[in-house]
Amino acid sequence: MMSDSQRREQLIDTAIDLFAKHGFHATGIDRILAVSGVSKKTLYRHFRSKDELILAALRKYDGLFRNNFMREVESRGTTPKERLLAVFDAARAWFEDNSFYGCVFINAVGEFSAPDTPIRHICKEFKSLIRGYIEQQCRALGVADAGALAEELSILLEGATVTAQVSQNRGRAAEVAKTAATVLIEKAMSESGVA
Amino acid sequence: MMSDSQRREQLIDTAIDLFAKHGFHATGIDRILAVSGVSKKTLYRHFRSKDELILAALRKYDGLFRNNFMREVESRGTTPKERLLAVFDAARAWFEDNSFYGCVFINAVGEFSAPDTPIRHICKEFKSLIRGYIEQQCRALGVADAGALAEELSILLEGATVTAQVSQNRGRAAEVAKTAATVLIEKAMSESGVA
DNA sequence: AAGGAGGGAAACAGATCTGTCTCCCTGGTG
DNA sequence: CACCAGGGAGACAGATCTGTTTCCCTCCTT
Repeated sequence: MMSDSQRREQLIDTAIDLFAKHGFHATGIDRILAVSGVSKKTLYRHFRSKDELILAALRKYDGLFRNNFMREVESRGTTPKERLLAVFDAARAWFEDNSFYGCVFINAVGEFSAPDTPIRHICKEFKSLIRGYIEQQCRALGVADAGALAEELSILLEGATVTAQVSQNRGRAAEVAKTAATVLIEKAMSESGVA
Repeated sequence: MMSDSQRREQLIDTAIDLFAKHGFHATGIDRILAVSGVSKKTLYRHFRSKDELILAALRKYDGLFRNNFMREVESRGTTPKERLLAVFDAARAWFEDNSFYGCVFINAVGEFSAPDTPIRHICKEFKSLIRGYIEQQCRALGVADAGALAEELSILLEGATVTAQVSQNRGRAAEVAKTAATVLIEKAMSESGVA
């Protein structure tokens, strides 16, 4: 038997999957219900509206993705420099997964253009937290302006994500971004007198 | 009085504007008609379906944008290196325009996930043509691997575009990407023995 | 075993979407 | 001036969307 909270999670998991695959407006409530096997009544007991389900799905995905991404990065490298480069190896693994349909937050911003809405806020925060994680590694690296390097590497990561999604040559996008990242990291290190 | 072809252009212009602003699925035919002042009958005389209007709009925008972008770049710099950096100045001007709602092709890919469709093909081609233009400047620069540098710079441009859209700190995204581009360009030049 | 709470299936309401068709008016032509 | 082609306005059909409500079955408790 399924408990109420299990049904809730099932809804959210199904929703984020379909939203990522087909988009937000194109994914109807009925489809989420059919795939998740949850009834409409239960959905509207847990969420006031489709928008609230979208919010809950983005929030859960935010936590899961960042957690998993950081674990992937840290399992692939131990020193700060290794980890900064491992960001792009982890990205590559993400891009090459069958369930990759681009960054769901970027896609969300494309569909919900009104600024200062909760959805936009979550997307912005997600990007900000990823950048914060990269900045943390940059600080550990000991470069003079960790914030600036982190911004550059974040932009490379975003660019690789979009390029992987659009061009369909996914491994290549990650590879190129990693090469560029190497140059930027080493430049910052040599300028800061870091080994 | 409006001629038939003028009405067609009016439709396409209105459509791409609304699609960019609100997304594709969220923009109804009726809204495009109300804003453009064209009748439904005329729309369906020119286009078999909404999808065909989307295609026509993306195609026209593709041509207009690239043409305008190249003109902007070339008016801001004369040497190849200046022009490669001017790419990010032109991008900044684009980001800071009021009608900037992210790259409409990136947004389109987010809403139309099925691969090998005409819409996806146009998006892919747009990105490929932009990269081709950058590669052309890289070749003029005389670096050894113009293709590789162009790929790196394209990814920076994509990343800046997405970051400008999501973070809302638009000038900054272009600035950071330009800084990173400078490093990558100079590294490629010094490695190739170019002045 | 009886009763009651709760969730699934699905009908339903009302809005909105795409695409077609009809009616009417206007503007150009003989 | 008479006529007619063509486009605008919008009714209409049929599908689909969100969100509510009803009905019934199942399972848990006493």
